[in-house]
Amino acid sequence: MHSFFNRNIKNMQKNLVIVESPAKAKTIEKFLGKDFKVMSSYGHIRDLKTKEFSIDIENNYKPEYVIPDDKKKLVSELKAEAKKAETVWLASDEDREGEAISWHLAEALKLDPERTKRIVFHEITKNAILHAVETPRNIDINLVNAQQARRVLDRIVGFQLSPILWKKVKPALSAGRVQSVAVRLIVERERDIHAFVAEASFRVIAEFILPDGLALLKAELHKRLKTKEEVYAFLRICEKATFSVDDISTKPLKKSPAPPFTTSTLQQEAARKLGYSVSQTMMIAQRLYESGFITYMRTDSVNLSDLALGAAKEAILKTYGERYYRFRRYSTKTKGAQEAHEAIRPTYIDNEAIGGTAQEKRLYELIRKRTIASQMADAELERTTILINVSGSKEKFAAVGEVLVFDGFLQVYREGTDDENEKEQENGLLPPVNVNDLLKLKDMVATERFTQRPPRYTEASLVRRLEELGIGRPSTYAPTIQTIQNREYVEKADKEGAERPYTVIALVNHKLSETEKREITGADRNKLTPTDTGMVVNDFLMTYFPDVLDYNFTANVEKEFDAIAEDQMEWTKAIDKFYKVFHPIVEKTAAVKTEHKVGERELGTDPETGKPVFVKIGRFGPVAQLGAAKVDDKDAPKPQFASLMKGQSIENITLKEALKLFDLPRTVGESEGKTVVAGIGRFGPFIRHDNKFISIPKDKSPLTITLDEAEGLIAEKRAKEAQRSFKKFDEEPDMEILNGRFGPYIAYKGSNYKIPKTVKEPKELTLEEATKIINEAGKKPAAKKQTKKKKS
DNA sequence: CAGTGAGCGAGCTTCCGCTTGACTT
Repeated sequence: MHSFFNRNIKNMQKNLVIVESPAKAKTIEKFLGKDFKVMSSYGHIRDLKTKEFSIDIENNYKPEYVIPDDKKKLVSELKAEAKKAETVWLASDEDREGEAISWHLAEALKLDPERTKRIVFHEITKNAILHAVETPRNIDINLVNAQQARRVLDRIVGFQLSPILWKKVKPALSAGRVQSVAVRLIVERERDIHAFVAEASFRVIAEFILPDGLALLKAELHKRLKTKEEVYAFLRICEKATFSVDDISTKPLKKSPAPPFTTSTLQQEAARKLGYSVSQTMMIAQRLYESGFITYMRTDSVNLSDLALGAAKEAILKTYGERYYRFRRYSTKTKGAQEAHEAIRPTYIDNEAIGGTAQEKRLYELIRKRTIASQMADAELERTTILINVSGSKEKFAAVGEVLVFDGFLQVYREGTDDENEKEQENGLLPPVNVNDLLKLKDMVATERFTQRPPRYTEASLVRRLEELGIGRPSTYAPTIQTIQNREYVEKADKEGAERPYTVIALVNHKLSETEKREITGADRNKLTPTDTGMVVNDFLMTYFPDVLDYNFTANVEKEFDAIAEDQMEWTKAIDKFYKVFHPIVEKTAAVKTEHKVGERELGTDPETGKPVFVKIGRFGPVAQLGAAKVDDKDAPKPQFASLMKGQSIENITLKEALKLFDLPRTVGESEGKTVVAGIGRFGPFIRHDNKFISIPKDKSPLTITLDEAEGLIAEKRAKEAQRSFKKFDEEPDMEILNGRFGPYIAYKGSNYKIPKTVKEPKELTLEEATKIINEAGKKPAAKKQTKKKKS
């Protein structure tokens, strides 16, 4: 059938196929047979220089591409193999980046166009690959140009905005098309939260006794009451009212399964259901992919291959029966989706359980269930609503019950929710009643409820928002979240809630009573919160570069990239159009001279010294400054500085709070004849005693810590130190067995040696055994010593 | 690891998207 592949069996490696990932290379090599050698490019092999701008503006934005050092060896290997091969098949992904990878390969390996073919396949099956090989094409230079435009635009934005921040705000900051919008989302959400005013209303719930005198029916007033007065007025009517069934209606409801996983939805569900962080999910998925258990994990496609659809159908029919199966094809609606891959699914859907770590098993199970459910029938429900009249009032109560008539896909999988209020209010079956039945009121309770402030973003919900806006790609969601935290624009923070009183008014046995209860509101754990730096940088960029920070900026430039890909626009023209507007603003902004630093705020005057007090972003973060810098007068006293404490913000710190910071470092007292000092250092609040530093825990402040508390911390630290040491050797004082962050290890003459897992009781290691471990470790390339800053 | 910062100046920092190792004291 494919005689083509059977030719030249004796000549080895007539063909070289280059794909992007080694796992993929391994799989397709099996399908192609001996005439084909399959190698991997490991992603891009060329890029702009990392430390230079690398775009020649004068020369029509010519990019200067280089092969990164860590790719040089690989590229020379590829080159050598390409030279030997009769035909080189470039088989990178079909999207913009994939096309560019093929083009860079062709250029860097200096491939002969006559002997080079570009192929793509949409699924890794023998047929698909053989079909691809039979229908090769050339490199699509328009698509490549669209990628070059994308690359050059990102470099221009990133490398021209960041230096302005170094100058105006703080060194080593960064800005970019994706990360700056991510920060903006978080900053604006935080401001929305602070501006939010909760509105109160009363929710009225009544419990009725049915005519049989036994069954209870719980119903809620169809609207909320605004004020206490309204509640009292209504409850007084109810006190004397009769209640009757007004109407009973049932209507069928359907629920459909969620589509198969993309990178973004996998990250969201793994966070909701398994509690994994975005990067954790990606690491686990990578291992599943490399082990051959799932398809590629960086994708924006919800599409399943015909093969997978067939396998899912078979699995559903076999396990659940025909009624549970429904063929579904999903289409991707995300802006800017490129669909180079399939959705994330098990490679073999029959594979119910896999080997591996517990985490891998759980993620695999999640992926498998989601995939199967996506091809299953709708769940069918029946919702019954009973309306109840109140004599003397036009208001009605409603009791709602939902009954699952057919579980369908819910048998396998139910999608998680981010809404913490929506706690699966299970309205079960309602008791049987008839219209006009009279109901007896058991009790009625009006509870004051408040509107909810907008939620802070989690990593996963931020990814979802970015994807909705078409900003970022599956391969960058996790790194972007890392970057904005590394720059200290945002942090995962816990917020303590505040106590809020609320009123409950009850009508029981014809008696009205009012009680005040308390609840905690606004508490948050592990949510993305902007730092002062993040807010100052965001405000600065919003002032001078609103176009780049616009939520539609990416979507707009994507339209241009599409036009380039369709040969309707030259990529350099598109870049020129942007640059002609953007660069002058860069120049102008860099030249703006301001009396005060960006984001600086004057709080007032220190009543003791009469000096002004400022807060701003200093070289090391948020800082308070006492006294203005006198540039002209060299003899003038220098201003004093004090870092803000965690939890304080330059946005809202008061003069009084700021002045207190200058009390640090402060002498707490004397212990064992040595002074105890409290302060704030590079790593947060600390106390120092006998030249040893001890961190102050969150619940205490260096401003108020007492000598007693400090002595407690010192004792605690000593106890911990003692625990850290498992064993010391009298014969060899240089050797010690310690318990460290990564488990027990041997410290010997400045080096550390890991104790193999085979040792069950590290505490009982003998000197001989320990020496043996050290000697064996010495044979391998020696573990690097931690580079420590030398004190001079 | 730790009380940092306006004296001066050189040299450094930075983007987004493809992909995995080599590291783990």
